[in-house]
Amino acid sequence: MTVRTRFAPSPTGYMHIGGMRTALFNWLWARHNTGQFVLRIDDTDQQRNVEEALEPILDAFRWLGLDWDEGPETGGDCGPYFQSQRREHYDEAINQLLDTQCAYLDFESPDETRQQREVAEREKKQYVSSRTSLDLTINEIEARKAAGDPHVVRFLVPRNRTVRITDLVRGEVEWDCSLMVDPVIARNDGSPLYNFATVVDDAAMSISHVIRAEEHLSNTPIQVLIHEAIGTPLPEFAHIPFVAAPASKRKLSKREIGKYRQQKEFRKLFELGDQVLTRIGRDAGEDGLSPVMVAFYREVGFLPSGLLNALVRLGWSLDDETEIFSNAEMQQHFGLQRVVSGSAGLDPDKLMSYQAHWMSELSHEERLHGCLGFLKEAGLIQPDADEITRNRVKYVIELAGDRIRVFGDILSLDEFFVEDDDLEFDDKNFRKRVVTPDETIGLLKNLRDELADCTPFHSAALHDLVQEFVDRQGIRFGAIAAPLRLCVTGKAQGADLFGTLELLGQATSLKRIDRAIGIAETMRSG
RNA sequence: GGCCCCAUCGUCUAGUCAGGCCUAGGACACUGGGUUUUCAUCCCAGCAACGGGGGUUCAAAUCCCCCUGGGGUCACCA
Repeated sequence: MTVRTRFAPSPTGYMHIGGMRTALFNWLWARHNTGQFVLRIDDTDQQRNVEEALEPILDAFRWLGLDWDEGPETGGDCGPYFQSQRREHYDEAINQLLDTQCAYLDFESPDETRQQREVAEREKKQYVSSRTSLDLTINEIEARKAAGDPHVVRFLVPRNRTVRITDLVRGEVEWDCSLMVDPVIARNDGSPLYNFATVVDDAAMSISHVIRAEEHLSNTPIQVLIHEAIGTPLPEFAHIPFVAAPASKRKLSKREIGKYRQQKEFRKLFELGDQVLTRIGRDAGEDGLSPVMVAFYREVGFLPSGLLNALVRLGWSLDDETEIFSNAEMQQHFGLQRVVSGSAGLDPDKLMSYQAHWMSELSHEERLHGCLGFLKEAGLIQPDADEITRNRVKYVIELAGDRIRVFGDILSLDEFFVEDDDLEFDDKNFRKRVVTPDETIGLLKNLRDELADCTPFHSAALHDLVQEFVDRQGIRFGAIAAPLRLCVTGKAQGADLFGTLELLGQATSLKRIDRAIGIAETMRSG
């Protein structure tokens, strides 16, 4: 049997990271079995602009390299792949269900239904559908239809039985049908509802494995019943754990980002995002990009391989030690048998470590390419960067080494790209290391003059020079290294100090030291 | 509340199906040490878990029952 999996997003305007993990598992299972992965758009409820709301979702798939064999843009034999365009399939199935008395027209108003529900709740009784419309004669039904009475189509749940499935990750799960409400499968205008459309389409598209998040488990008995009523073969089900918020068991939700921002485990990711996004003029925060969305990671400069590695390990493992998976390795090894059943919290720390690993695997050229994009976006270099600029960036990247975990990190090395007079100083550290100590400005002045005589202005020579200076003055190395760093970069931390000086060049270094001394003196006298 | 799912270090997990190889393994984080006379890496070491109670058994993290806890879901949304 050909393995065919699907992911069926509704066009919401963004791609949720948890949904992406579900999509990944589907894609992996299809690829592992040399089957097909189908993308189907669940837009039965759409009032919004589908095309516009779909684009970010497709972008996420393209960025991560999850290609779909059938779906929007690529087409396929089971199309169309938009549910809004598959009405005839649903109509046909509804008529079949009506003909076989597996479904019925319900003329009860939503208000009546709601009231019954409330009454049952108050009396602590299980609510089940009243089925009053079942008592209508054929003539009465025709008359009400002719009169234009609003009605829906409900699936008639067979109450005297149970539904049992063998879930590929959860094992045997069973439901008592007498407790189930007859689900609405079509609205008054004939448009289908999710639970129903999904079944029709999964069958029509020969989906062999329905791999979806655990929150759909409770939809499953209805879908099984509908499959049986229509007479289509049952797919295998695999309900994977949902992606939880860091250090929690709760479903990761876009609505909670305000809370997440305050959370210890999550904060670092938000801060990384803020740092990068504000510099490239993107909106971060509640309405903008956030770590629940795939786009966030792309915009901040994560690697697809880093994100993918983190996602694949969220609820799945190969063995007791393998952590790093390339795309090819995932495809080779992924299996539904080793999906865990407990919820899996996103771990920002671990994500960063996967990311750092895959960043370190990149060639110089690839790293340069990624960083260049961010520098341009931030306006730190010209869009048409010349060879000299590119070379400079290359050196900066080399100097920065492992400090660049995501491409956006290059923006924190802005000291190499700003004009000398535009360099901003980290106020707190500048005061602490340069302004406050009484002897520092004097030391800097002396060192500055020695630096002015240093030729060639190379890292090793500079190191020797400072070392001799430190010995002669009888001070700690850090007593001059830290202030010097502050003067030329504005920061307390950064790449190798002497490499930094060399790259900045003699003229710039001296100019910045002079400027810093001037500012420090003003601060002391003020 | 009904129904359903879940339960091992702070986190992601291995071990559970086929009970003994588990004084519970790995990774991330954290802590300490070494390397880097600056920063980041890197190396080594350490910390740290079977939710509770009953069974079954020579033997239980592993099988059974109960409890507790956590979560999901209960739409003319998807």
